[in-house]
Amino acid sequence: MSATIKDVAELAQCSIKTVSRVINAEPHVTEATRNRVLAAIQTLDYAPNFSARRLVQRRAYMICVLLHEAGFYQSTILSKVLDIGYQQDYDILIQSYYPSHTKSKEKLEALVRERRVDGLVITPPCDVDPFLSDLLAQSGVPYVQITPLNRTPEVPYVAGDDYQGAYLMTERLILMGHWRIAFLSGPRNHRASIDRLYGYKAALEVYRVPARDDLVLESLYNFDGGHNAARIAMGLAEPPTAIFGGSDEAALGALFALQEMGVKVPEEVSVCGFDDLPQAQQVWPGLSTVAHPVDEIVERAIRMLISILTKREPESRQVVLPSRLVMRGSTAAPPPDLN
Amino acid sequence: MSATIKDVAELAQCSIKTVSRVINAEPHVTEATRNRVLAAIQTLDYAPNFSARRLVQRRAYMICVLLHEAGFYQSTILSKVLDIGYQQDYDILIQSYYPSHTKSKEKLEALVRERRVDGLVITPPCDVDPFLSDLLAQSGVPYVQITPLNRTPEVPYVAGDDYQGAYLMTERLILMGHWRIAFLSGPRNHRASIDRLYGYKAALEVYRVPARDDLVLESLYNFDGGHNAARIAMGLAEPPTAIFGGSDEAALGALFALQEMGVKVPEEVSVCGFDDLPQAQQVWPGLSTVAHPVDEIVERAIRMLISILTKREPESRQVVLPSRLVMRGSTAAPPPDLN
DNA sequence: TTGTATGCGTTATCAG
DNA sequence: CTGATAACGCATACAA
Repeated sequence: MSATIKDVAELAQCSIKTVSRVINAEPHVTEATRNRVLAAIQTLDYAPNFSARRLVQRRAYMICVLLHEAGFYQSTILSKVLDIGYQQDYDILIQSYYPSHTKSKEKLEALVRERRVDGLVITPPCDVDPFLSDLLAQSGVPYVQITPLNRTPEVPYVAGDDYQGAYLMTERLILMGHWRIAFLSGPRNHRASIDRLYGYKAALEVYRVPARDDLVLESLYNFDGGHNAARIAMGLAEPPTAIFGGSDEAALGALFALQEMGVKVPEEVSVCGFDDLPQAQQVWPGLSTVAHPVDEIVERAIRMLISILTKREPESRQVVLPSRLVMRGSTAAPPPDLN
Repeated sequence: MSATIKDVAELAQCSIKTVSRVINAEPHVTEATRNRVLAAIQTLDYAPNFSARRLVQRRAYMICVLLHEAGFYQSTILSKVLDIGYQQDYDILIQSYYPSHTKSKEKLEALVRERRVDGLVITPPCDVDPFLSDLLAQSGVPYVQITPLNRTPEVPYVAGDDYQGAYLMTERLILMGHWRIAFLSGPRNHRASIDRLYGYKAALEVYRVPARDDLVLESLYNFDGGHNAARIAMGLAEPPTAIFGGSDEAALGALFALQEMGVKVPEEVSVCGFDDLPQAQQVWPGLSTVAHPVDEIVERAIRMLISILTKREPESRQVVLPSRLVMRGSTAAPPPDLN
């Protein structure tokens, strides 16, 4: 077996407490003894046993990131989580959570009740699940939400500015000359999709562009949803000159549908999305979209959680970060003959 | 604080060992006492402390999946990992690992040396990293590789059949009438890319299609690599009628380049890839590709590792699973005037 | 500056 | 079938 703190103490001719001091960089150790201990650690190839520390400190040193499903948007979150995973003593456990799935609930409950995790980062739309809410409330585990459906002062969260992003993109389209802009709206249990819809509507109003109900198409925020919605939109008596997908996945579906129908993008119809998924730039002719600072959102959420766990009050418990436009080839002025 | 096994024992009027027996479903407990214990557990809302178990059993109950970077291929692995994450007592720690990154090494070393993980699943191209090899050898942690560069009897692995997949796709193109097939080859430190190249060459040979060196383009297995390679290929005196990307990412880059150049796919040039990434079907006109059974590969790798960890010998330590073709809209017969 | 003793919450041993 | 008691490896009051 491998060496323990006791072995080191023996070899270094001191008590385990002194070794502990050296390991944890505590003060009150002479340079001489410190060096003896360090040498002993070297020769014994000692490394502290993390499980023991976990037990005695009553801390799992693990935080759990809850993901609803492994979609594209989740992937971008994931990659950022992984990049942060280096830091600190904390390990990040990425757990997918499907409310309808019994095993999923059991696992999560075990994680929390058996104190395998110290806290959670919750991504949408997990937060609307009653089972999860109950579990969180009963157990009292700290958690931080990313883009929660309901923003209350009690719940710490980090979010992107969906309203502003949608407003900016709609405004941009209007300034390009579009005034028949379809919006592919997402599910209503998703705060982001609500805000995005409002941002769209607000821009129309400010610029006095007539809002048409038939141009707001509710669909799932995925490829098929966008695909279907685009076909419906193009079948209207007065079809849109621009399609704004509430998510990139939906926008990609719309783009596919248009190409399928032989409609030229962006010459005949412009398309844009929201999220700036990696594939937005890999698809011809490049998808214009709204980007959230996902890196920063995830990082701040994790930092906030760790601050809370270590009783350091975080600087802020409610953070909303601005989005920005990323214009690519899928948007242009509408065909002149339409004006 | 929450209840411990001691509290339960007290309430159930028995020893902690008996409680332990009930929890772990060990034999030698009367129905009566078992029920008393169960009741006590209920009323105290008791759940065993996982850290304590970890310590005493000298096991982290955690396995680490090492990912080189958060690319698309990695994402597909990830989503499968997450789906499996429900099972068992084991948690899955997904850790990204960049050989050049010091922090990355430190983290991994800590994970292994501090016994925070019981074993590793290694994905390419992590396996070619000398630091990692040394760490694995010195520490003796069990591990399973996915599609390793070097297959030796000592190292347990699970892989897809890259050779066969590339052979099948090339064969299919030939049977469609193509005989100028470009192949976008990947890095040589990646076993998969070598096998894929050989599969391509083998099919050419079997069907007596002249192999042209200028049609094998070495590039990175990513979007830009494919993008550049496709432009080079199309600039040849005798350009190909089909471009076979050694990876979907490269193929997507090639597809983009062709569309950019105004080349019609698949009417003028066919394109196909390898991996069957989710976006292969979301890109117009749908990317024909070779699919590995990633779900099964990942699942079997994890199962294999757990078998090894629990000293149950796995059924097999070397597994190669067959690939299959997924034909979509990006491939068709070559233009007739070329024959 | 250093050391001793106790506890963290389990599982495991071995005797009853 | 049951139970005292000893690990497991570290941290931490508290004493020296």
